[in-house]
Amino acid sequence: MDQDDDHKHRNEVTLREVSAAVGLGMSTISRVLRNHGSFSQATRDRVMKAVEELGYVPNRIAGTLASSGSNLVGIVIPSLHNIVFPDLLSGAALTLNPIGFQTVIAVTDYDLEQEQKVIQSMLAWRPAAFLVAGLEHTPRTRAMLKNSGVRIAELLDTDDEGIDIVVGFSQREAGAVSARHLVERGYRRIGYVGPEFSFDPRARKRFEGFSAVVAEAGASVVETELMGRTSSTEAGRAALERMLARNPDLDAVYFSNDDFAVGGLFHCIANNIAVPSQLAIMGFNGLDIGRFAPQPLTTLRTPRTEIGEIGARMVMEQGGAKIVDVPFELVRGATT
Amino acid sequence: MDQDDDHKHRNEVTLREVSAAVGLGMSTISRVLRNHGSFSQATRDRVMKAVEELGYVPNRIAGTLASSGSNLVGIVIPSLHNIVFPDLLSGAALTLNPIGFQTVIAVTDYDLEQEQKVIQSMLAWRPAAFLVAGLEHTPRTRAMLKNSGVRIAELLDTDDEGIDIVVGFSQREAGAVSARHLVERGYRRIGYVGPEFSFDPRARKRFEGFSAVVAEAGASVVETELMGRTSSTEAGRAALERMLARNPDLDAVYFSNDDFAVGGLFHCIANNIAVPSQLAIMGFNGLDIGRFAPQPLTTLRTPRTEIGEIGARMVMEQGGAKIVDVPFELVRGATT
DNA sequence: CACATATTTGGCAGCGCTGCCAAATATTAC
DNA sequence: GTAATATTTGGCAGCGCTGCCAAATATGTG
Repeated sequence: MDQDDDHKHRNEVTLREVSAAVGLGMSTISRVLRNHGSFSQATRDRVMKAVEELGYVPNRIAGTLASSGSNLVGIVIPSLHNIVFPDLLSGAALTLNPIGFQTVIAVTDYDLEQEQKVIQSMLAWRPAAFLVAGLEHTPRTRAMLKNSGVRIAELLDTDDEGIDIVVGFSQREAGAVSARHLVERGYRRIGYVGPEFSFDPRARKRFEGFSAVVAEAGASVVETELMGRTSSTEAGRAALERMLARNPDLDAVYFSNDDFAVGGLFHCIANNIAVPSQLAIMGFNGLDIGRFAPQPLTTLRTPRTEIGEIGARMVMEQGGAKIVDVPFELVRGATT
Repeated sequence: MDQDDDHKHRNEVTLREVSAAVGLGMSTISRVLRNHGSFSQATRDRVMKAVEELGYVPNRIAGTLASSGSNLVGIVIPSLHNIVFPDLLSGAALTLNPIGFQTVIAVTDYDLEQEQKVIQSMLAWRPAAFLVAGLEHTPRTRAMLKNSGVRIAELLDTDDEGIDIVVGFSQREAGAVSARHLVERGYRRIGYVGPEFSFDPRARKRFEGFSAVVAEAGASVVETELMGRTSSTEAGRAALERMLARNPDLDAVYFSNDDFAVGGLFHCIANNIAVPSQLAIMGFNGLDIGRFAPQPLTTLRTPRTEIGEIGARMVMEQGGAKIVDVPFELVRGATT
């Protein structure tokens, strides 16, 4: 099987060679392989046999160029270290793979310039569609995306204007709901722990919604700790410790996500701070780790996988621009 | 800019149109864009200006077909819900992106048939290289990979034969080291909690190494709990509870990963089981969550990101097949 | 059996780009 | 000034496949 290749490059088996082996035209082979158009059963069998024997692997690069229309879907997320994004990916892949699409994933590291770069290079592969986390982009990114003509869904956040499809929930409202919960349960001196606003706009929006409600209720966000980008247990634990050192009077702390919150909870457990009687803790996202902590964490369960699924489904459909709100849910644990 | 398109498909701007706009040949434009070959500064400026104005986005599908050699690297992992794999991805992306490669990611859900399917369809895009988690594949997968001629690195596990490059550590040895630690500290009635062996061969190998050492030492693995594929806190917590109900005499439990182990630790905290005096707990992976738990978890820190980095680097290099051992490290916490 | 109709097959152009080489132009030497 | 060299540019074939349409073959009808 190797003796006849004075080919250009590799020993790549091409359609032409399958065609020669079977003694049928290339178009026929192509039709059989794509199960498209008509051919006899006998032909199909002969072709399949030859394909098997030669180890032919269709070249989709050539196929896509000839037919225009790839089976690639670009997915752009800021990080893989926050469970939110793998969940998003899973949902999208779950929807896309069965219908024959492949996901090309790029990570921006919460950097809009980087996002622009990766989107540009993904665009060069003419993906069938785009899924992007968040609504914040550089003007140039927005323009490229709009001009590309591919369907695009922006995920997770419905608080601002989108380019085409938007699937998510209101981050402001999520913050507000959290605040209402704490205020209703009587907490008044509230701390906040989250990532630097500059690179996580969704956390910022949640905080805005949160602090607005807290202020309305006559309570106040007494302390804030803003940290680097890792949503880690360590950061949450350390932040709470610092915060309590500065202000031991706090009666509740709202963490921007469950990883931070669990870190906070760990600090309390390790230091015999009674939760919630001495200090209440609230998280965000509804992770497993919080649900099965010694005391289940009060948090907001966010529909991450579902958002990925819906985004993927919508991006494959016809129809005009749309906004889909996928509701989150308050999960009352034992920490508030 | 839209009036002149009686093109075939879309209003895609092509090289030809840039060429027409600038009044230079297509090859010249192409050279400028790829910064390859020679051209004057004046030409470059004119070309760049036109590219900008027309919003030209090179079509890499055509480019790759013409030149053979894509900038796509296929990465195949079993899951995104075990932090191990996002870490692997990050490491690989970190190495690959700066040198102009894009990662195409597929998830197999721990299913070798599925793996075969995704690898086949990735191969259709003629990736420059492949990174695959694990050494276990169907014979057909192995054959496809071998015949494809692309460089492939198998990651995480060095206990068996690889196809080309292998980067990781010995899972058996990791299990053995863990066992030695427990045995040396005097634990004798040991439980094991992990995923079903059928779909996580690495966990199986660790268990083999573990139980061999335990047996040698005259101690024994008294109880085992094997669970579904999610490496969740919940599963670990529930498994420990069941195990202790059956056998309250255990003095240590080895968990196949830190998520399970943290679940176990939570069970102990919630039920006032003193760790490690009453029950020792050991995990695997060295996650943040274990390190900053109320009691830091004893575990093995695995070099996941590094494995991704090295795998990516090696796959881009020349040279024959290789095996690279990236060492893990025992982290003594306060739970043993 | 001739004819109309359905099914199966082959040929060819072209998707948008790059590699190769020759042509045109600029630069330098004498 | 001309010849020799260096630099910049253009033309053309072709990467491997698909879409279109015409040709060949099979099937059905009276």
